[in-house]
Amino acid sequence: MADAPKRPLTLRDVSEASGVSEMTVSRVLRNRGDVSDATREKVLEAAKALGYVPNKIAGALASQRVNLVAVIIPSLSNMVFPEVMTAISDVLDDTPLQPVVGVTNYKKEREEKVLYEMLSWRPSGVIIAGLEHSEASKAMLRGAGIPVVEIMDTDGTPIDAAVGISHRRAGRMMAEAIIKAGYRKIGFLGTKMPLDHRARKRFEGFTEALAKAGMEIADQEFYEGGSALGKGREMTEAILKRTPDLDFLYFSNDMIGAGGLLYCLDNGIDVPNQLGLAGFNGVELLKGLPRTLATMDSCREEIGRKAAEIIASRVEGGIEGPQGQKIELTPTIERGHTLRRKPKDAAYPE
Amino acid sequence: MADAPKRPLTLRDVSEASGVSEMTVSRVLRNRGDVSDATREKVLEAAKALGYVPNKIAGALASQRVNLVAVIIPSLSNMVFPEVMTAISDVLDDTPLQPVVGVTNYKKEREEKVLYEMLSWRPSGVIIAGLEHSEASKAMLRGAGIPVVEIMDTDGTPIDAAVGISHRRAGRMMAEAIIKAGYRKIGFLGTKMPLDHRARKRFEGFTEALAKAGMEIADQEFYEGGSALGKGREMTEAILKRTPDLDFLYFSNDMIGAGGLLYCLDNGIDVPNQLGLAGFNGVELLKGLPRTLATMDSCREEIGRKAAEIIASRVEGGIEGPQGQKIELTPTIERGHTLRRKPKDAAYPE
DNA sequence: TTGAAAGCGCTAACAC
DNA sequence: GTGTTAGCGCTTTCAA
Repeated sequence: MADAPKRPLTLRDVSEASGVSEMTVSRVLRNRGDVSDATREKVLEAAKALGYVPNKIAGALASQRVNLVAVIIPSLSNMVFPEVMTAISDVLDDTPLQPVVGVTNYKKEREEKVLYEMLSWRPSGVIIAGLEHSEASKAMLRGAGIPVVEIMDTDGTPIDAAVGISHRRAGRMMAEAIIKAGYRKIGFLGTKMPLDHRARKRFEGFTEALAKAGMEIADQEFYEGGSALGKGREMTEAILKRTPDLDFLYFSNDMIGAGGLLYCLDNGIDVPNQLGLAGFNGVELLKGLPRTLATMDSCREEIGRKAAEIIASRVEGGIEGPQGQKIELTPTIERGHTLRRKPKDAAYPE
Repeated sequence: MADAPKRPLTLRDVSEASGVSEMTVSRVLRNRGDVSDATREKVLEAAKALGYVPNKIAGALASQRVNLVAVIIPSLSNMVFPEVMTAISDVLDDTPLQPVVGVTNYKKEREEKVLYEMLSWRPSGVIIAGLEHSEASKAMLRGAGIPVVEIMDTDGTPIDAAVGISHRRAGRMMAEAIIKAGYRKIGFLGTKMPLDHRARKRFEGFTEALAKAGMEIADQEFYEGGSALGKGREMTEAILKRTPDLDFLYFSNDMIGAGGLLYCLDNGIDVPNQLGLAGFNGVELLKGLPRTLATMDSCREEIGRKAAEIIASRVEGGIEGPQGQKIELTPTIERGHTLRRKPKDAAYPE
């Protein structure tokens, strides 16, 4: 085993070690063009013996091709995004493309910076969460001349393609299900973060559907930071202390919803008869709770998969693929144990 | 706003638009060397108007510097790793360095491939989880001529630097605490994954400490895949059905431990008197549970921070920094509600 | 099947 | 303070 070299190895080193021209070495290493088995053998051997690792920087510059896909998401701490990432990786694994993640922390300026950094590596495509971006970001995306897929949300106008769900519609659907189940005094608990546009849209859709039924939100509670499960508990306690006769709580995500559920169970609140509960996202965690929280699947796996497929096909088929598609997926309500027709209204069971 | 150009913009375009030489444009854009305010102004204006994004590929090739740090971790679904990532990002944010993540799915071959891919971008440093790698991977790391920090684990010999905890010791510490609290019939529940070396080492340390006290594990249960919380429930049920007189369950991670705790609460098992419980990692989720599970902080935040600092200082101070340091952090036991002196043995309260 | 020449877009180093 | 020249390590293209 050789010592750490001062200077990284180059094609030329392999060329000299194998007695084959740089060009042919390059061909062997990329499996391009016809090379005789004999020379191929020689080259591979030399490369391995030396421990040569090709320099993609140089390769990318020369070939004007970078097999990277920039994936820009708000956070890694919210399990939703790692899940989307996983789906993207799975699809790209069958292509020469490789995902590279950038995290914005839900901040527009940060998104702008991350985007600039990533684009300066000239990736083959961009997958970016959300439809809301600064003007500068939009300009960069448009000017990059590569396929761009905005994911998670479809309420708005995409720069290029989009795959997601309508969060406004999701909020509406949940409101309708809650009303139909007979609940009448509904509280909303959510994040304070004004930059989480999708949470905001769900809230808007939710209140809109209530309004259509002549109702409005009876009380609400917002939080920021901290353990979501713990916050869910605290908020639930607070809102119930303040407005004890609420008969339903709609949480803007499953983690705080799970906290609320645990609080209710601890305190002998009869769920779902005295109080119904629902969250959002369909996170796997819910499956282990004493009772399953009603929720709505946000189609994360499919979103990731579809987005990656769009990028892959557009990279294959030239930048001009079927452009500007907007794919809206349909989330489904999972009623779990916590969103059931209230007995008094139950002329017939569901 | 200009349309998407066929050809990405280059320095030359900015140079022509501003009437300043390419070299000077480059200097302005990198804040290097003295440039008069007047020309700087002109250049910046032209660059912005055109929407120019520098080509880092070319820049990196020319300058032989790539400000990327490869971070190689087993998974994104286990919240532990996103947490480490966050700490790394925070530190690197104050430097010109940028983290790039690669995920191995706990597979050595995959690690080898990911490593090869990342090294071919010639990053300035590598942060990689664990001390166990294939020979080929080790050779690549040694040959790369850049600082390498192996994280999470210190039981073994690092290639270069290492920051982590001793999982063997962590297992031992937990066993000692459990024994000292008076528990005698201990079950172990963990992952089947033979490639999770750190879980394995904790197990080894645990049994070793039991042996020293003349005890051994009374029963054990392993799982793979699925919702950790749900699996924790199932496994707990299974092991207690099989061996009802266990008085303690040691879980190899907090998620299955939380599942076990919820199972016990649901089934009226008196925790911690009839049955004690402990997990590992100190995940934030535990704070929202009805009772807090005993656990052990795995120092993830500090590990990420220290690792990033080592890379940053070594990149600054030339490749030869203080080499080969091995930093072992000390995890602390959090007893929560589920690891308490058993009443019958409690001559004195703790 | 192989090789030689000419860049890819930028920056180091040196002139002016 | 600004410009010129010569590559960085590879791949494209074309010739042999």
